Amino acid sequence: MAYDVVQALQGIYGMKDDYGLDPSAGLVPLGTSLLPPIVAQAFGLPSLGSLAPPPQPPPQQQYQALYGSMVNPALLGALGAFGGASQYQSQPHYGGLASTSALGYLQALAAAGQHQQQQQQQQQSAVALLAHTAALAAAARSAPASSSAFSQPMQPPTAADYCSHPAYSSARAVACELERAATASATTSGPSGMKGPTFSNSAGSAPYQHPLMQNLYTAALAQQQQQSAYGVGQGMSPYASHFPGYYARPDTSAAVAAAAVAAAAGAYGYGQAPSVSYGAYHPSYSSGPALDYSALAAAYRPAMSAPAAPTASINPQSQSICDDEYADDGSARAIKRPRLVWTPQLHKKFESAVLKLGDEKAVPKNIMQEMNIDGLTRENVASHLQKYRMSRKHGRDGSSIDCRDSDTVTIGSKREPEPIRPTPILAQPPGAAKAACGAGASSEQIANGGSLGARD
DNA sequence: CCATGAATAT
DNA sequence: AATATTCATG
Repeated sequence: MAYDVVQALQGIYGMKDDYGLDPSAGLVPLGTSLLPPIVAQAFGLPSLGSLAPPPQPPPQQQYQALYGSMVNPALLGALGAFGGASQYQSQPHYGGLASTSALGYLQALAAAGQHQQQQQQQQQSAVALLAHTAALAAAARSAPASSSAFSQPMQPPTAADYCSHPAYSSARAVACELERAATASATTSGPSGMKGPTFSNSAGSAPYQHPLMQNLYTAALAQQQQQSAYGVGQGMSPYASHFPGYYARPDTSAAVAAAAVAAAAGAYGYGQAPSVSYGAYHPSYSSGPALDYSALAAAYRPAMSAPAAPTASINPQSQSICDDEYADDGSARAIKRPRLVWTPQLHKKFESAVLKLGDEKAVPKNIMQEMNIDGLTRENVASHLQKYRMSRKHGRDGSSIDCRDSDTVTIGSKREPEPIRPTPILAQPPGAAKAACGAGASSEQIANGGSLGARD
């Protein structure tokens, strides 16, 4: 059961109601430094930035553009508070966090922000301040040599920045810090009558993996970037379309943030390794750079001595972008495993393993061992086996399981049978550019003899 | 506690 | 639809 933040904070602030859909509501608590000057001006808020306001369209239009395309989708989308929210965004862990509570939380924060603007009352801005402070600290810590997205929020990054700017490698750190700060402050705001929020976490493992602040941050970052895009063109970041799947909102600037993170990851070499694979993981349901199978497999090995690069949680299923944080001992903490794609090659191996083992022994674990594919899990096999068996039951032989390459659309006679590729090609959405900044996946993977590294 | 497989979720 | 995750069961 989700903690009723609305009620609690209303109690504290005496907030009545109806900050609800005020477009400014979501903006305020995120820190005025993140406000586009236009918005700040429009609402009489202090504009802390130095970025010259873009040529001003008629006010109405401005709000329309800002709130229509930016604020609402970004914030509301990030909150997943409304019907249009992405189905992929919600995680089982979020289950108990009622959307009304999410919205209420925003409302409350908005209220706090407004109070803060009017009369610097510590208590009321505690959440925002704490979060901001923590964010700054985190940013400083993880990107000491350069400015972070937070420390210089008004600096419009260049295109190259999105790829190479260390700030984005710290994006998650910042977000995590935000997340932590928010939950922590929410938890410790007891004096004001707040009880510790019992945000539902079905796993019960990470009590303070509070998605809300993460989402807020994402929205904030998206705003910031959108705002930066003023000078670049349409007001849409050029990267928005590269990873349409991340938040399942291709048009949402929230995707930009994800793209930035993903780009940062790409810069570290993930997603472009040239090696052969029977199967492959792809980071998104709908799109994204191809992740090299073996690289991933390696990445999953906790003990690996690879650079502690942000193996960004470029996975939309990721419960929290903090998932890939590193524990004190340097070992990687739970990284969400990307979705496996059963390529024809992989399926072949699967099938031959099944046949070889025979009906009796063809159980997931055995099959997995027989296949001897690095990184392949029992769950992977079990799931595929389930489908395989179903497929058989319904008349067809298992080999008819349609494990085509994900960029192949084979319907009717429209197209010739796809040649079996030596390497799996991962989904490339129709409109998606190859990869942001050229660092992402390409289809240029090179066969190297056909065997995935034997595992172990 | 672990593996399995069906059911269910994403 | 494909794959992942959950859950009851052995």
